[in-house]
Amino acid sequence: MDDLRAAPPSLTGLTTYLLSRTGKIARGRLAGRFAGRGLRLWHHAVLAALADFGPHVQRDLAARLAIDPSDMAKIVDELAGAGSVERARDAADRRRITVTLTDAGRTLLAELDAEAAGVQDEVLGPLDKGEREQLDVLLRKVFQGLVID
Amino acid sequence: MDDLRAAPPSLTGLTTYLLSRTGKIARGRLAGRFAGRGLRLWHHAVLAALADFGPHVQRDLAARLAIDPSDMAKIVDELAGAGSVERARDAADRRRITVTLTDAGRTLLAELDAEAAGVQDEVLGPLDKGEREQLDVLLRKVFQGLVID
DNA sequence: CCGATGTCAGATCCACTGAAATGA
DNA sequence: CTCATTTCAGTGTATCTGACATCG
Repeated sequence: MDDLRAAPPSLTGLTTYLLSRTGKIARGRLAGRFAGRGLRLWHHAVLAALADFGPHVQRDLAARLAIDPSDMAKIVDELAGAGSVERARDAADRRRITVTLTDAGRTLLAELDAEAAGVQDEVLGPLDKGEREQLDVLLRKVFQGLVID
Repeated sequence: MDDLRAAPPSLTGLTTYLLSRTGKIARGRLAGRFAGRGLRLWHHAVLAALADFGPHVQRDLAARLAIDPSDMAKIVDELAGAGSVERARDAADRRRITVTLTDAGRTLLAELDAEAAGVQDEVLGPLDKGEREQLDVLLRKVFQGLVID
């Protein structure tokens, strides 16, 4: 029986195709949850970067997340509007703006992290604990190889 | 030393984040190669579907690849313009258009498949043969779980 | 109902402005 | 000290894509 909805085997036979498809679905599901809060994935990434590394000059934040500085300006503006981050002029160099996570931002981040964990549970549902660990190790190797060059 | 370009650990700690990132990079690299030929990923997918399952009514092609039927019209139009596929009215139901792979299309597909294999080799470079097999098995499980519901 | 065309929103990218620092 | 250059945040725009909606 030829299921009319089955994807082409010559594509699903490629590991990288599976990687792309599953990655896109995972990202899409999380984006959907965030959209209910009026947020996008970048908002989460910015909050996470601030929590992990402390306050950033806005430009460094853009460099770290590999996003265009002009787009970062919008993201930070939205987060500041929601009270999740604070912007402050650098006294020494008045061109620079330092972005800091607020307590409200930390609370929001915890909620977004919980959403991300929820999606991860959904997506990795078919795998048992040992398999999830295997997958994580393998993907981390691949990721390391990709971000270096 | 705090590398200013390092991604936030609380993100890279998520398996689904690695999945998204690596998948996006893999897709981007292949798209880059195809772009040199004036093609996009959908062109490859359509050719693969025709090669794997034989001629399709255009609508079924759209359903199989989970793409909007209106978008499929453009893709098929471009492939037909390049001589990679042929469109023919169905004799029984003259509303339907059957899309068939041409010999030229088969040749093109072989080249695109080779590009895809090349990218896969790049991306999975850090993994040995056994690890690639493991990754493939795990991703296939995850993918199965996602496309069912 | 099917294929084709057009429209709309989102994301990414690029060019530019004005302010502020830097260095010859 | 002055002037040219560079760097920063922010605005606006061009382009591409995917999703939808309308027409024939």
